[in-house]
Amino acid sequence: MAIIVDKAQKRREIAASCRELFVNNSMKELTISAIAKTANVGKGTIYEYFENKEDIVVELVNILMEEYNLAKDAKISEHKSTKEKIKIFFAFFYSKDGEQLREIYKNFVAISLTSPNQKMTDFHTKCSEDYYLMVEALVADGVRNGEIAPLATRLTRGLFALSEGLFISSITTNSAIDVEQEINEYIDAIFSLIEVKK
Amino acid sequence: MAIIVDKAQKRREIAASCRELFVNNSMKELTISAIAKTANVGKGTIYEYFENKEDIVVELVNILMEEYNLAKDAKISEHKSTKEKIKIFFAFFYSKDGEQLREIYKNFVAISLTSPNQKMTDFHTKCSEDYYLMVEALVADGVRNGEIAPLATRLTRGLFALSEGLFISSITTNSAIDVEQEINEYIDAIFSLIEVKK
Amino acid sequence: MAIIVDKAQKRREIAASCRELFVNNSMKELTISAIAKTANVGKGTIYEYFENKEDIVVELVNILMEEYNLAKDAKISEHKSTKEKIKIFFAFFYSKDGEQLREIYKNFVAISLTSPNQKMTDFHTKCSEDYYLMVEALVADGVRNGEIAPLATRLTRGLFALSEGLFISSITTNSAIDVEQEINEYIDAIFSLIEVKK
Amino acid sequence: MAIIVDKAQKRREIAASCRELFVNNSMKELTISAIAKTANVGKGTIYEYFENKEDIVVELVNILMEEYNLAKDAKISEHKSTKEKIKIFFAFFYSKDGEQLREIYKNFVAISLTSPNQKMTDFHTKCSEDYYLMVEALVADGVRNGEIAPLATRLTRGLFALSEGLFISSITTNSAIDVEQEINEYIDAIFSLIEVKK
DNA sequence: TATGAATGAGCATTCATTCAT
DNA sequence: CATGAATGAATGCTCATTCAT
Repeated sequence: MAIIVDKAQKRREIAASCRELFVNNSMKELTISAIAKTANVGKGTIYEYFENKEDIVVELVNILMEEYNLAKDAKISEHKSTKEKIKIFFAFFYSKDGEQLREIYKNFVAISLTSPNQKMTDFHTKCSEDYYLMVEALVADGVRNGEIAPLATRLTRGLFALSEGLFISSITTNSAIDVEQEINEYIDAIFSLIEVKK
Repeated sequence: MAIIVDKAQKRREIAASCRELFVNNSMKELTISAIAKTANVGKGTIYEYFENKEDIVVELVNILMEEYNLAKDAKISEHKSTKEKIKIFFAFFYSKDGEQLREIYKNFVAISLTSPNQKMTDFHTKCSEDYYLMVEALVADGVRNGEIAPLATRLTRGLFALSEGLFISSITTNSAIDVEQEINEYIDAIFSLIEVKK
Repeated sequence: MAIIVDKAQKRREIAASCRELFVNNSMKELTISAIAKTANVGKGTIYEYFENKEDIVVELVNILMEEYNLAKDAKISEHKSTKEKIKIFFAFFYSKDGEQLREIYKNFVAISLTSPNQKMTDFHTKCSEDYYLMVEALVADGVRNGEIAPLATRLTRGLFALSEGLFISSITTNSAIDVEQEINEYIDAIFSLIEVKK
Repeated sequence: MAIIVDKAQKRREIAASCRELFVNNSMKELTISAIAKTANVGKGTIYEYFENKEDIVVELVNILMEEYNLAKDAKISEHKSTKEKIKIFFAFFYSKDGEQLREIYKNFVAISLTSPNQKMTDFHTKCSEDYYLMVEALVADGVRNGEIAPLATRLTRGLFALSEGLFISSITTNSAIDVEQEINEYIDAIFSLIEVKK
């Protein structure tokens, strides 16, 4: 009998081995040949585990996001106040720990805009929703703890979109905005409005 | 001098004649051949007036943005309250009048992410800044009129980024968000905080 | 010995299980993977029983031809006159019963023209000869019975080639010839010349 | 102003320059690179004049057929009797003069069977019809001249199909049939039946 | 005997760009 | 100024076949 490999596992391995490659290069600089070489497999093998070049990014985003979330959650749990937690939630993306994910995410958005396909869009939607739920939970906690006014829940979606907008801005323009600081200031401003004064 | 004016004029004409083409197709689907044919000029002529395909988008964004701003400003001036003005400022993009600009902007961001070049980034930066100044002026007016609290100025940048974020979200995910409504709700929420109660 | 029988048997089984697949698809559309899946064996197993993709067609033509000949002979034996028998001999190919064989034969000829190899050519020759002998026998019977003039034997080869020609024509051109009718008419014409008037 | 080339003329030239190449190689042995090199043009240029590899064969069949018909008609006009003319009509294909056309026609049929597309089928139909009309005219002449019986017209189509059938047979089997002789014998046999005895 | 994971040669086609006229 | 004929680099992807288990 032939060997039966864990498809999902190998898929993950191949993607992981190309991590640096994808983080440092734009999609169109990367050839399948280079990818296969980096992953130490044949070109054909790539297509046994991925539908196409774009599909590798999906796996890679998964991997990086998982790592990122672990690091982010760890950092968040170091803090007590909702305000701090929210600040970290958004600003962590711009820290050293968010670097690789940020680069990949850039490719990710580019693909979504250039060759929108169902699978990609669905995956993107899923990521967004998961992410949104996390902010929502943070805000809800803050309200429950009496730290912030109930009205804040109505600002959650905006906070979330804002984060994406700042990211896009930061990579498409050369305005020297310090995104991290920008976020902090914005949250301070918002909190000065929604914070329950004790 | 006359020749230079003609150059600019012809550049504008060529871009304008391809408006539908660019609005309805992704950059990837458009060939120089098709563009030249639509513009009724030779392929070589395109290169007399544009550096490359991307450059045509720059001209086109200019044209569409000019039109868009005229329409938007007209609409804004129909309203009195700062809140309404701001609402229109952001929501107008999702109206019928913003449709073409929206489509082009998508290509625009895609190019910025895929093949970032100085000219493009500079142009993008310029657009963003102009746009930001407009919101800022609206907010400043509101503060001056005593409609909104001074603190609001600290929320301007966020409002602005939020708009871009919602746009990117709306085109990369399939969540059925009604961006226009989302914006209105967010502004209502913010205003309930910053509005000066009379 | 037993093993050899098994080999032949399994070869037959694999080919037979792919009957629909080969009948409904052109050689070019069929992958070994798809074939193996349909046959419910591993890809490697295919190569245990067949030299290559083309070889499967050989087995399949064998199977279909066997069936076809049984049906054809049954039909022929329903008739008495040589003329009728010959008509059926050629026209039966275009009946419902000849459908699958016709489709496969198309692939068969295509392979013979595209990648002529000895085995294929030999097999094709064998098929043709067997077939030719059948017409010859029919004609000889007719002569012996005094139904047709001895000269008719000189037309046998032509009748035979004609049939192949009509088939090729019918599949490579879009002339709406009704091959069956064409054959019948031709045989009628020939018979009006060679038939022994009683 | 740029040069305007005669597209049809250049198309013809490119195809003509690859004549040997296509005659001596099967479609799948030929790469576009090799074709372009032989034609002394760039690979891209091929696609300015041809839709695809198969399309070159169409042009080539046209060229070879034109030449062939000229030679054939010349040969036919050397003879007086209808019988001789018809013999030449069919047998000439197997003479030295028909050699190249025969080789190309093999590719042609192969393409028609392997990747049937409208353009190819239409072209094939057109060729067949033209050819059929020629035989028909020969037969009609013979009848008009009182050389052959009117009934012969009912054998025309058969004669025609027979020719194609013999060709296919001759290239797909290794039976040592001398097609030329076969045709001559068949026509002799037929004529002994339809010839008007004087 | 059976398998299916791994492979990599091989190729048509596209299209931005150039430049002779 | 304008053009469009010519170009060829560049690349994703397929799939028959092999062979370790």
